[in-house]
Amino acid sequence: MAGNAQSYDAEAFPRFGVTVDLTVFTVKDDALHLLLVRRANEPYEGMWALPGGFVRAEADANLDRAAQRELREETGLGFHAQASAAEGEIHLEQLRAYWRQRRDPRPGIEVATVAFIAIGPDLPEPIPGGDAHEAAWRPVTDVLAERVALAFDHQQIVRDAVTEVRRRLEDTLLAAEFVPREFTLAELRHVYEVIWGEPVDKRNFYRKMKSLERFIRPTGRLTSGRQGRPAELFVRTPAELAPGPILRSGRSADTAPDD
Amino acid sequence: MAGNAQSYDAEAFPRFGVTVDLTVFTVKDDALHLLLVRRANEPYEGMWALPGGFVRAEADANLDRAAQRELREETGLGFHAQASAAEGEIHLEQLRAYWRQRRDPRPGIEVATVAFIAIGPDLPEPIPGGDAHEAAWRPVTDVLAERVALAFDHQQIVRDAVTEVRRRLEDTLLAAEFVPREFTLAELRHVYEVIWGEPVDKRNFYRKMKSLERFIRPTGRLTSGRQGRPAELFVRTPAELAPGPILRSGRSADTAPDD
DNA sequence: TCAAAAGTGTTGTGAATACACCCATGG
DNA sequence: CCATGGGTGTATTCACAACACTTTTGA
Repeated sequence: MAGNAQSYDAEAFPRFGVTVDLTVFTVKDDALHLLLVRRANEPYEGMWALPGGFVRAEADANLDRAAQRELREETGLGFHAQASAAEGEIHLEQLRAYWRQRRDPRPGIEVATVAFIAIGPDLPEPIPGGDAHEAAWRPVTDVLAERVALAFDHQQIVRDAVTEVRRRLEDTLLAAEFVPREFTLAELRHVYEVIWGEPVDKRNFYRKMKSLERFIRPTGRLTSGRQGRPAELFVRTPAELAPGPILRSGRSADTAPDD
Repeated sequence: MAGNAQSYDAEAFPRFGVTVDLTVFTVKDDALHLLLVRRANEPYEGMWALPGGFVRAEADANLDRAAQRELREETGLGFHAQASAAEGEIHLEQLRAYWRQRRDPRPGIEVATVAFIAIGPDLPEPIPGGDAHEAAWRPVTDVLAERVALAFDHQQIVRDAVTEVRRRLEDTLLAAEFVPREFTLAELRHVYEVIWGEPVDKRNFYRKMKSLERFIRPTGRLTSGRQGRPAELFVRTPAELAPGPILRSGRSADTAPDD
């Protein structure tokens, strides 16, 4: 069984197209929203899909860069220089790769995709471009409930991405990516409430976060001009995404809300 | 900026080679071991590497199947029918994809790889085949300490895989993949001790696992012929890999042992 | 009958909850 | 001076760690 593997000529291995697809999340209007584009070209022309496109072997240094470029081209949402992550607007991390035979219906080519999760604080309206006729924020509940049909296997990718975001909210400070660089604990708490779909006690949350000095740091500044007593402003620390339980130590999977 | 994206001809996108690479783990001789093969062909001929190879668009139905096939070809380690997972020997899950420019030095082609984590209970000696001259189990500590040089970016892949295995040990019953279908709680505990590199209290572990009825189920049978009092035998339940904290709720990342 | 390993009881400690209460600001 | 949201105090509950102890086998 092992021997005849040699009959496969290493110089004649199949060639794939490789794409990147992005699940871009933001919290807007008290709900988790996902960025979708309407496809300008075949296949699935006119259908909603995740923003993304082919990796360019010559122009893209790696997969992350390809994802950044596609997001900028199709939606106008940008990344700042990678070094100044403090001022950078959009968090990006890889989810996983997807391929099965004929996943892309175009004849003569197999296309594998690498899916990414991108997160930003109350992002602006997208500007369609490239392969996108139209770009819009949609509540993730609409997508999960299949109220909007997606091209390719993008429905599955979105399900996986939402699961991953909810999980990482529990054991990292990923929530801080949904909030501006300087934020109040009330704003951070709101992210948890929206994504988990249930209230979080204001007072316990406050103490818990104050105790996580490894993850967030007070700036000393206060909010002003808002209703009520001014709130302390915090910034995330560089180590913010290192693991370590954040909230809900005993939360079990089958109680996860559908909201 | 978005407009000139159209100048990129969608029919002429670059073609990639796509490979799968496997990090195969087992617990052997009181240490976590990783399966390596010695490369029979260029590039990196004669060097140690992860087992893996090109995805065959016609023969492989999806990425998981390609990974299973490569493992069988290069090491003789097999998977049983997917349906009878109960009797199946090797657990397989995707880690993530890797690509950067010239990641594979072969001229004229860019190669992206999809890395997998595979786990089995005290696996047998591998039988080299295909692109592998030689196949052997190595302690992961040797690889992490760079006492063995690996081809391509496989060193990085191994680091990522070990981190992921340690993490999933904390919030899933992934440990059960390292022991036979029927196992004692002492055997399961041994997996934690080996991978985390520190002792786990026998009595607290016993109670904790007994309380996780969602994950493991007693068979009613007992061990015999061993030293000491016979132990109850357990089997994992189908839901075994659903999240939910298992042990060490308050374990922080920077205390992870290096072994 | 002794060593070895399985399994039980009990207690202290710290973290997560629940909720009463006080503080500082805008209107 | 009142509504609104920020922030503090404190009791209860619960999970986990620590460790003394009993049970059941093989040699």
